[in-house]
Amino acid sequence: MPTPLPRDPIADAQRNWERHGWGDVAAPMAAITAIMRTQQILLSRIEEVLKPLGLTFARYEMLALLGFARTGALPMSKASALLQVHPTSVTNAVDRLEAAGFVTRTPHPTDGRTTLIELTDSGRAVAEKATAALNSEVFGRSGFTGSDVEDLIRILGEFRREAGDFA
Amino acid sequence: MPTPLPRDPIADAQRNWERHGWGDVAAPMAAITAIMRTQQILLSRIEEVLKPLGLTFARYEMLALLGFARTGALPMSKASALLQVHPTSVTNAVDRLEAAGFVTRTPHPTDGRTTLIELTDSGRAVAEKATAALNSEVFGRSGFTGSDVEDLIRILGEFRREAGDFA
DNA sequence: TCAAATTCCTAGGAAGTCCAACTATATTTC
DNA sequence: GAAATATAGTTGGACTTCCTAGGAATTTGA
Repeated sequence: MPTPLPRDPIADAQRNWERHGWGDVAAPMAAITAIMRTQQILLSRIEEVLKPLGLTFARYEMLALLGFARTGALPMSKASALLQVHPTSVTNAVDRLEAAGFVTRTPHPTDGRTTLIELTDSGRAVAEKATAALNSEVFGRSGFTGSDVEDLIRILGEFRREAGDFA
Repeated sequence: MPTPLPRDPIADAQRNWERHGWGDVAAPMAAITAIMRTQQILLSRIEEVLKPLGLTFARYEMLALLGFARTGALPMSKASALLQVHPTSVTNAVDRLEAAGFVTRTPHPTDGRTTLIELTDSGRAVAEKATAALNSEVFGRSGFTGSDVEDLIRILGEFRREAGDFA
């Protein structure tokens, strides 16, 4: 954990933007930069909690998604769509989860193009452990107040809808 | 741009969390996941704008920081602290900017440990072009309303302070 | 004054992102 | 029914992140 800076670097950047005549967009710039930095902090906390379980956030999300699937299995293309990552990111995550014994790949019974990812017993167990750890260490002490969380859900939900994430 | 999903996957995940008895942390989980996804969308937009200039966001931030420095130069350790990235990330970015002719590395006049990064004329020119493009294509059409931006700055500023980013 | 501790930066590596291109399979169109 | 088009997933690669470890230089403390 590095030493706190004496001043907020993003507030400083916002002032620099204003000073250079870009006042109109200084506040959105600061908001966007703050989102970048907040994501970085949260990801770091999440990875720290998952590391002892041999997981990363990308791998954990895959396991969690499979855990909620009724059959414990999904086509890789479906996982890509729901996790909103590129198919090659799914290939990467599944390669490592398969190597760790947490998932298996099986061919689709009727569609030769499609590979199903299926949770194994040890995958299900580690996903449950990871969820418990994240619930208590990260989500349960998020650093946001109740009304902050509501605001974030509202603001970022509308943003994601406008960005075409969902109908 | 993939096809919009029929429903918000993060709202679905929140309902799954509630259904599994983790209702207390479902909303913070959704807010955090929304931050992750929003960052991904914004980063993708930024990279798309910067790509024609031969820049990435990491490289651009370095150039912008140098642009605001009074002398157009900074020690690498200072850049690491202000950009809030690991020193090895600064090494990586500076390697590429140096190869592109946008910065130069010079030894510190009095401290043998320290390397100064200095903006070149072409680095300054590309940074100005990039800032103009980001201002009009990303920050000027951020996808957030004015009051959203204020809320984000407030909420994420407090979060970053509590996380120890600044005093 | 010198040893210990700290700072600065790099190298090698792991991880995950997406891009471009490819192969295999399925669907659509004529 | 065959060609064209679309879908699914992979491969190789570029990029950026941080981790660990190490070397060089500076600062600190006894």
